[in-house]
Amino acid sequence: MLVLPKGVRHIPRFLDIDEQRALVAEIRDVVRAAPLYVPVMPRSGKPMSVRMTNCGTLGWVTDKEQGYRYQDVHPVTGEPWPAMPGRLSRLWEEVAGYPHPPEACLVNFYEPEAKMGLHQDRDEADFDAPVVSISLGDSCLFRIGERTRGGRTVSLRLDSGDVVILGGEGRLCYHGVDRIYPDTSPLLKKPGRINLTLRRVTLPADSSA
DNA sequence: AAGTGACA
DNA sequence: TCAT
Repeated sequence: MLVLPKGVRHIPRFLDIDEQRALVAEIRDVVRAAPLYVPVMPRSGKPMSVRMTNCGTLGWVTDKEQGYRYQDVHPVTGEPWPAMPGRLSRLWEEVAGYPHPPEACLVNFYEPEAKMGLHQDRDEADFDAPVVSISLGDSCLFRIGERTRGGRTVSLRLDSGDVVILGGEGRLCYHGVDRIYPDTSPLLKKPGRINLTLRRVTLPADSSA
């Protein structure tokens, strides 16, 4: 029996095939305006194996000099990020349980060989808002742990249309992608997987609850 | 530091 | 798993 950490919710096939296709079309528009680029690790400058872009008012970026951060422009083009598609804002409203809109949607494209090491999403000012993750295309082996490194981890397969929510006690759980299962979905024209993560970055102006 | 390699 |  697979037990997820508290605060971590996996909703298999939350999006039906038509919704997935519509989302992919919107992401293609995003990528046309804000091209995928290869992010590199702070200090070492080592490249990550995924390619990234963002939409929304802010985007998560990393480079050798300044490291992990959010900024309002694409690091290569210098242009503002494309707007958050309404479909993603609505999805957030449905599942986030948080009364303010997402500010960033990080778009990660995994080629079949790509991986993502275990990490926390901790570059946001607001940890009360969840992180909402959407899988599109090829399936992957996702691994999630506790809020400290070296704790127990559990692995689960994520398929196209699945949604994972890291909220509450699960908000800062370590997580990563160990492998992509090639040719497991016909959704994308190219082999691979798209992951979208919706985040609230800044504290809302009226967060004095 | 979301990568990687040394080490047990 | 740890150091980085």
